[in-house]
Amino acid sequence: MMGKTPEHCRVEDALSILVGKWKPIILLHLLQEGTKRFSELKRSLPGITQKMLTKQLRELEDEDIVERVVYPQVPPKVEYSITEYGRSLEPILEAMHEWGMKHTLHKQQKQKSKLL
Amino acid sequence: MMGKTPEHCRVEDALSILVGKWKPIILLHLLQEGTKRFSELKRSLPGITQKMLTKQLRELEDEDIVERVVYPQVPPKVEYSITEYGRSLEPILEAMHEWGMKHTLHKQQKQKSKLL
DNA sequence: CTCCATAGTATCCTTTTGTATACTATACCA
DNA sequence: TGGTATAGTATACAAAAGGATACTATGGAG
Repeated sequence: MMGKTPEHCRVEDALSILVGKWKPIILLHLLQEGTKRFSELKRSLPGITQKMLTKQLRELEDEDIVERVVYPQVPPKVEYSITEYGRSLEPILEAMHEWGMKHTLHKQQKQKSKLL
Repeated sequence: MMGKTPEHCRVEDALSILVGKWKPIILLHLLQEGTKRFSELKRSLPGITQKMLTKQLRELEDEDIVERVVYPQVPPKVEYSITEYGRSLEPILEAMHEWGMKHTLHKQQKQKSKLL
């Protein structure tokens, strides 16, 4: 039961790092495929704009969740990867994914029972 | 490692139910204190407007996370509580709260090391 | 000399989220 | 007769998030 009163709730801290149309999927890619270049990530995320990808990565970097390494060459090369600290989010992502799958089923069953 | 490819990611399902300036704290109150009236909830959430509280509760109701019971009397009485299904979110909230507390420490330490 | 690739910025616009404020119905109480 | 309490709705507005598009620098290939 959270063990604390709602006043001490720190749920928002985790939430604020995970929300956004692109953050979970960015994290998943980096978790599963390790280090990736900016352009590789962009190709993995159909529909994302450069601006959005840059913004999300900067925010994750500011929170020490991803690491950014710049290679001083032309054309530019920048690599992104999950930090050790960022990996600590993995159980949460896993739990949310599990729940999400059950929720999909739950909604389907609700739809079905409506039709009867 | 999630066991699935990013294309099958269902993290957003859980995320979309939890996000919003007020949802986590509303859920926490209902989880810890059981059934509550609309006005009790409102008093527990300083700063929330009626419109927002109504909206958040409607959305949670639509997802079967909270139950709404109307007593046909004047002045009106409406009670809200977590559903059995809604309780399945508790481990996620718990995990996020735990992580959030660690993150608070992490940020403090980062601040300190900057000052040296 | 021109074009390509990379990893961005800058600017403007639309959509979503959240806030502020006023309004409603009606039984009860003084 | 007027005020209070409850659980809302309606309207207007402000702020945040997200999207579309154009622009930048520069070494190397042709």
